[in-house]
Amino acid sequence: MAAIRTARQRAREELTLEIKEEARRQLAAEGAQRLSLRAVARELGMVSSALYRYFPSRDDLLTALIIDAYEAVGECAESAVAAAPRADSRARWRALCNAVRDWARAHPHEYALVYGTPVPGYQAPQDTVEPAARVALVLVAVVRGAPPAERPPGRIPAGELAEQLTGLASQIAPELDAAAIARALIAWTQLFGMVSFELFGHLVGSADPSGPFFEHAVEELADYLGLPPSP
Amino acid sequence: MAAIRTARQRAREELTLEIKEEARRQLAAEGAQRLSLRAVARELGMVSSALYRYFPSRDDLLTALIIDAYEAVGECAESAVAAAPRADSRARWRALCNAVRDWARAHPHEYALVYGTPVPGYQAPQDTVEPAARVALVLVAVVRGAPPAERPPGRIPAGELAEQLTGLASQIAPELDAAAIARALIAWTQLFGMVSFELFGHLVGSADPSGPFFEHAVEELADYLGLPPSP
DNA sequence: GACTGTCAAGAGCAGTGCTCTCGTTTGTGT
DNA sequence: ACACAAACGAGAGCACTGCTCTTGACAGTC
Repeated sequence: MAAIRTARQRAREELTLEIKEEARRQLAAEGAQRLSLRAVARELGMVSSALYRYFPSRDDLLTALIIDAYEAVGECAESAVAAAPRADSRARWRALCNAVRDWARAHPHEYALVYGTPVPGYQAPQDTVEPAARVALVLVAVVRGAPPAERPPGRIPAGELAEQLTGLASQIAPELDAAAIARALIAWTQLFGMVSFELFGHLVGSADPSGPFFEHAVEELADYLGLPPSP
Repeated sequence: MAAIRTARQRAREELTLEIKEEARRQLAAEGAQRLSLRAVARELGMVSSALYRYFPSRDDLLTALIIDAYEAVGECAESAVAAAPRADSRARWRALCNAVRDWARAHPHEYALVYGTPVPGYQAPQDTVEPAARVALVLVAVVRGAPPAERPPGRIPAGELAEQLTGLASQIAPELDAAAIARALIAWTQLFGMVSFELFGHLVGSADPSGPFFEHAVEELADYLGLPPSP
């Protein structure tokens, strides 16, 4: 029965999309803080109460936008990596980092919505964890695609951390050891740490403009990840 | 005339402090989003319009809280580093990292206010840049206090980045070269990237709990900074 | 053709940031 | 000692918010 869509269902789906579209427009223009249900309704020629047929609350609308943003940055990263030469892990890593940074700079409010202060209550709904993992999985894929370094850099995780990371590896990348996973996590947090600092203005006055510093750090991280130099 | 304080001035200063205190209480309890001028006034037995004699707008109150938060985490980092053995750079670095992380975990909403999505307009007022630099200066102090590594790790910044960083070095740490400044910047963004990811829930399901991963990363960063092993 | 569930609309509630006005208090210069 | 000006708290009020409830109209189904 999922195949046939009555006129009602079609109208509902279209309106849901339109609401998200207009909300995203306001989000991009003014930020999540100033996103107003009433303004969205007004712009769509509706009345505010009508929106509640489609999103039970403002937070649910924001959650929908969060999911879309995760998907957008994830897809952006995926296609950027896919466009890079398959054999050149370092180029793939560069492509990933630049994709994330460029997307963030192009959609600062959406980035802030996702990687900034969590806005609803204090914990993310379950629906967001899968799309949220997308970029991280791209990063893991890049690491997996690299030839194993003869002498892996860095320390070997031990104790509780080693257990955590081997457990994590068994889920997402069985052939990687705990040390590789740890390096990937460090690269991941470093990447988003830099992008967040740049977008949120913490690099003003130090690494400003941030492009050269970002490039340098990306290369350092590639070294740290054991990615071979580009041919 | 600055020495004598009339009763009026004293009352004003005290009330300003009380307002900030109550606002910080609400901030800690509910987050910046839900901080309400009216609620603060209500709790203080005032009327909302009276608050505007002390803070011209809600954003100005938040800015005051932001400055206080920067000072708090900065002082926390300073005293932690000061308490570590002077000759052990690695221990000082560990102390700094743990101080930042512990403070963030103890004051999540204040941390989010400062290192999360910027809330007012889009740019930080000028008054916040000096207190904001405090933690970074502690980090630089730790790096300066370390004996120079015989073979400094990492790449040498070149081009525009080298210019930026030597300029920056001449302002805050003349004896450091561009490579050392670059490493410090990377460590800085990495530190706050990890803390932000932990606090904002991005490590749930990967490095969770985050303590062991954080410790490991701190040690890796110490290696990267060229800090000698603890005696 | 009657019935049921969905829909947009409108009124309304409690709350917000902020402005303006109104007496009152407080400090200061004459 | 008096008068003037600045600062103050209180209150009313504006425009706005998220959200709820009710009402009447329409579409899809039996």
